[in-house]
Amino acid sequence: MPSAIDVLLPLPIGQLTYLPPVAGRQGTDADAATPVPGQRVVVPWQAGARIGVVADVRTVDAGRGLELRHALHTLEARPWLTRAGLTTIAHLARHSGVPAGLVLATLNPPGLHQELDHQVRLHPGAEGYLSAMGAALHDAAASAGAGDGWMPAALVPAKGLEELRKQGLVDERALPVVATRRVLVPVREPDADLEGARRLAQRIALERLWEIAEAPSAAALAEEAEVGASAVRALVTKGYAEYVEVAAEEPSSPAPWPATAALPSVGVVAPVGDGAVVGGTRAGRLAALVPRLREDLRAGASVVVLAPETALATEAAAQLATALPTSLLTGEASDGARLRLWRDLPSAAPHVLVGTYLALLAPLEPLGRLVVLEAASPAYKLQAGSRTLVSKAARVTAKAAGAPLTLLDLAAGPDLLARMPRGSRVDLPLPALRLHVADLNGGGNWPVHPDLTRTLRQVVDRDRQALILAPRRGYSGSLGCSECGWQAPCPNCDLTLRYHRDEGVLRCHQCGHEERPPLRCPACGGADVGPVRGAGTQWVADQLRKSLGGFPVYRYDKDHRDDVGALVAGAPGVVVGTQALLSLPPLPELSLIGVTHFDTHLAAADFRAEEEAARTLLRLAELGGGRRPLMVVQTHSPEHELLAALAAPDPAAALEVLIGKQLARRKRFGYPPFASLAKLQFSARDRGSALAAAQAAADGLLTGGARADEVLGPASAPVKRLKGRYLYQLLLRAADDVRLEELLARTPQRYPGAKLATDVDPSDVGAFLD
DNA sequence: AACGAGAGACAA
DNA sequence: TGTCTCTCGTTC
Repeated sequence: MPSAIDVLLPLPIGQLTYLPPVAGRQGTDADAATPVPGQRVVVPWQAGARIGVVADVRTVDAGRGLELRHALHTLEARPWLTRAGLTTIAHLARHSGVPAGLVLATLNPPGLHQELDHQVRLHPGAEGYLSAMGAALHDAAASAGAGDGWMPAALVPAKGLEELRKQGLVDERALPVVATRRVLVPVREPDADLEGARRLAQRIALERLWEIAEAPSAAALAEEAEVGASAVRALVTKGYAEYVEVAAEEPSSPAPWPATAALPSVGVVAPVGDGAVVGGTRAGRLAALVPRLREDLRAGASVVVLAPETALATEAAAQLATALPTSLLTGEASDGARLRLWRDLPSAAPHVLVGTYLALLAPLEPLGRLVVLEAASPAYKLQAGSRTLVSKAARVTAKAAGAPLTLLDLAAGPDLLARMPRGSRVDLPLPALRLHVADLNGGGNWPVHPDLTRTLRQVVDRDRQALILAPRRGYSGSLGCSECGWQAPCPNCDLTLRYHRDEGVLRCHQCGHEERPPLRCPACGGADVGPVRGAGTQWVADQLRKSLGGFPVYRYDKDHRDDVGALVAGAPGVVVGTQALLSLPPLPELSLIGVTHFDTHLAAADFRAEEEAARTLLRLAELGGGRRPLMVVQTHSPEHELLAALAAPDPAAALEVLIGKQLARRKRFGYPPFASLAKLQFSARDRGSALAAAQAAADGLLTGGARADEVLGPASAPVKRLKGRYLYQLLLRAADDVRLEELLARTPQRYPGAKLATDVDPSDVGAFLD
């Protein structure tokens, strides 16, 4: 029984089976021992080669062994992913109904997309068996000139390589291209030819070069030795020095920001086993974690701390670095830096790795703890690829690694309450909000209510800072006609175009389509075409610039990020932005927070909308640092129970009552955490195919054993058409994850003319359904 | 994701 | 009849 390896490639396919590498076929004495799970291997793939990860090592029967191809070689002796990492990938693939390779590609560990230098040669002794293609290759190799027969694989036609591989007549090697840099190195000692005053400069330069061993360039050496550039050039011409290519060291990953503020003392410590720290402030929760992490490190284990986004990871790393050895892994680091960090992790002394989802598979063993910051943050839901819910995936990884899981969050939300065992929760006091509700009913002064204007005037008078949250970027939600009600539609999507007045364009925020605003209404010819619907950041900022005199007004959203460094340093000003504001560091002089349209947050198309809205306000309040800024919330529903709870003297207690009610509703309607949901989204260029696919899937599931209440739909998606494709969806609602996996496993993946995208734990389910 | 095979669309 | 585009299925 030949042994074989199952390999995961970062592609949307399942694992593929290869035979282990054969010794001697790479023209090197590379280690030919059977690879171990987690190790990186290079495998033949289509006409080339790719880097993958060994998922499993097993035996196959002899017949199968004859059909399989050999992997080319392993890349390093140590595993690139841990057992816990491999288990996580396999679990997520099963649980999400997507191929394991897609999970790997989405979690994107470094080192799987390195460029390969793929070379081939005829296997020594194969000449006697050559077909026409082999003979052509033989001739090509001879004319390519390299004496050892190796030639770039790109010179061989794809068909030919395939044929030669089948016949076993070709040797291959494909190693990552090593980044090099050109340096000037000394070759000969100064000799009699460099004697004399005229050669003094050359002699000085050469002696200096011997001292420093290498110089990055001729100009750099000239400067270093304080001689002219021509003297250095002469050394090269005369053969005293020459340029050589040397391997360039990968850049090291960026150090976390230098932390200025020490963590506050909060007098509590995070639980030893699975548990949570809620309430207080971001820094306060981290402070409660530090003593626990210190113990984990002392016991010889490392810790992974996950953050929902880069800015929070960076901030947390900077704060933790004041107390513990800390490294940082986010998408901001270059490929080279991530590669070096990953390579160094297995041999690093116990430390804390802070990162975004990119850190989930980090090869740290033993893993002493997995920490999830802002555990209920919607940013943990990845929107592309395997659409993994990272906070949930962290549970899988922690379990697989045998490490306790610690959740940190600003309040105990429904999921945390339902999952964390009683007694494992540490509560920090939630500071009371200074909340003022500005009633938008009765109109007037849109989009900035007089109450907000008045308090902003005080900010200006006292040279303080204010922060205004608007529900969208751009100028307005739409451009429309006041006479007939027409609104500019997107030609590709079932949406209106957003109006960006400063660029003079209408733009679709989904597909990117742009057009010029019409001068007259295309429907009725009316001349009164202007901004309609919700005010965006541009509108609010324009309004404030008019009403606040010369007071600095900044904008901060995905389109337009003003440099707010001055505000972070404490200078007076107002910043208007979207949710992007939440990734700012605390502003030291923040005395006012405005929310222009709270109703938009409450009306989000998801059953978690209220919880999210509360979370947004609490996170905004945290941007005040130690201060308690006044919060002015503009809304059409000033009596909303959420606002009352947040304004209560003990907001934590009041919120817990609301969350308790939420949980009861979720239980009654069969929503998470009392059920597991998946959204099956069908898209097609024509409406009929999309609907037919959704209907076929629903029928298939129902006849295949799904209960009627487990399959909801088909229904048109909330946005009926996106990027030129019609969307229909099914919602699967199963009793638990295991049942959901069963249903997903029975769902056909192919439909004529339509594509299926599976989204487990979707984040936009809509309001409660019956 | 990336590739090749096959099906239709259009010009000559 | 060629060639260009699009859809579909496979990748070990």
